[in-house]
Amino acid sequence: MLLDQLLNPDPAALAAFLNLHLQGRTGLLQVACEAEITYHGRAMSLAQAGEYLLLVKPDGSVQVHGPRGVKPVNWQPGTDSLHAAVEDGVCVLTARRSRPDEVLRVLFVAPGVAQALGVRAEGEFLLDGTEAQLQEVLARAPHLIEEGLTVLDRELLVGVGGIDLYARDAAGRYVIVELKRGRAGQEAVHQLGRYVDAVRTQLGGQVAVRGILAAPAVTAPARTRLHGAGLEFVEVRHLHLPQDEPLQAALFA
Amino acid sequence: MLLDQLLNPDPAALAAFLNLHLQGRTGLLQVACEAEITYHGRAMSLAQAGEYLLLVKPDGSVQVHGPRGVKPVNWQPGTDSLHAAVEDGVCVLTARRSRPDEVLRVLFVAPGVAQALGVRAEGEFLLDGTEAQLQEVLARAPHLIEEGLTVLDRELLVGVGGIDLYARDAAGRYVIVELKRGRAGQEAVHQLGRYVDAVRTQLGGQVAVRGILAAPAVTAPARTRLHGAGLEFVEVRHLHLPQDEPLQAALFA
DNA sequence: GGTTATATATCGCTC
DNA sequence: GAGCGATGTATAACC
Repeated sequence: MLLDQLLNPDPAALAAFLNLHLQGRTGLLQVACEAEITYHGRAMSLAQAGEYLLLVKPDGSVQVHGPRGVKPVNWQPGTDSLHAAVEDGVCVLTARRSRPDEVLRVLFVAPGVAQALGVRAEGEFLLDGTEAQLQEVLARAPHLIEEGLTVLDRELLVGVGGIDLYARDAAGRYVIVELKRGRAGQEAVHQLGRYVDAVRTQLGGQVAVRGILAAPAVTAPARTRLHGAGLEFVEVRHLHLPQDEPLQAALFA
Repeated sequence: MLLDQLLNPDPAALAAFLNLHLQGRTGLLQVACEAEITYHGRAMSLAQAGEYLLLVKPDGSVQVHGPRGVKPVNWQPGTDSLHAAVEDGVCVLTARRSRPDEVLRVLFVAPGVAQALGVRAEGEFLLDGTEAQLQEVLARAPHLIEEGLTVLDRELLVGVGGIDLYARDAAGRYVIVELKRGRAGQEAVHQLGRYVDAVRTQLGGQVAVRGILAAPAVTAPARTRLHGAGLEFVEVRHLHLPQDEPLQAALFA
């Protein structure tokens, strides 16, 4: 798992080590040491000298972690060019990207530890409880939203943006359903309102159009706003979320 | 920098190593090996056996990285309880969290390498080009948006959220300004429309209220929607983004 | 604690 | 390539 390791290297040795393993793309490349990081692109940042962990993945993504939080201090999702060099006696890693145009530079100001780790084989990843799954369940069982509901379409494109579920109720009125996998806020209410407006405009004033926000919960301000706009809320739950249920059974159900 | 290292440990040794350094909170703790990860909480997931890098920070945050992308395969922002144990002959790290209630479990299915890294001292972090900075600049120099504009308030709360800039134009009309640090899409248009509606409702029908979306750029569909709703777009640029300008001068300007 | 808004969001999908 | 929306978003700010 530990393919190669370099302890307290001088700048030239570190640059050589980095370039060697950046070429190979054999696995994860990391350096833990005192560093200074600059970023130029969508914004501009400077992380002053401190202790950081640099992580470079085989896909060319770069991230620099400090001692706190899930989010890296600096990062680069995918790099077009990635190389190390000694500049003014300091080893510098430069990560460039074209779209958008941005540059991340890591200056290794003190020796630390550099390693190449054999992390390559990715396992299958299964996720349950997404909005897409909720949509599929409700499309097949629309009575969970309301009795007599008939689903006409899913992800219906209206102007710009897609309506999660487009349906008709027992009385023949059109129903726009906006789904949220978690507690819905005012943004969801507005999204629903926008779709309802769009459909009303397209259908003309003759046809009645209802708007339903379907989610496990809704914030109090959102509910107020929802009712004020003549829209409705329906509580829907994910089916497989109870923790006591065996994971495999739930994931493969 | 490399405080402690364990190569190809058996489950008991790995569990002991993890618990020792989880107590100490001395720096970053990491394990690179074949693992299987389960998550139960806001959703439910299973990362099947593969090669991963586990990273635990002194603040108790946990992340598991695969060979691709900036985003971890699994993570836990802050943990209330964190401990390792041998279960059925396998070392398992369990990371719990109360709000929201979720559990991350990492099963180390094959020996690898465990390390404690001395990453503790965080450097100062400076960021330029945020929306907050743009707001400050425009609040002081509203003529960059429009001649004759007078800013009345910033981050004005109007029930449905906060208005970035609340102003009055040369003709005495109220102006709602929504800022975006990057290219604005339809979501920004909706946000602006929401605020304009709220202010019009509060002020009554007597007073004219304008809505301006101020951003470096706007997507074509968003611009169409904007004009359709009687709202306006004004191009504003960040001042310090040119890359040729020295970083320090820009950051400390 | 609850809610809202930002982010160098990242990521994946569709047009 | 551009735009749009979901994300176990994370994270900070404000009520």
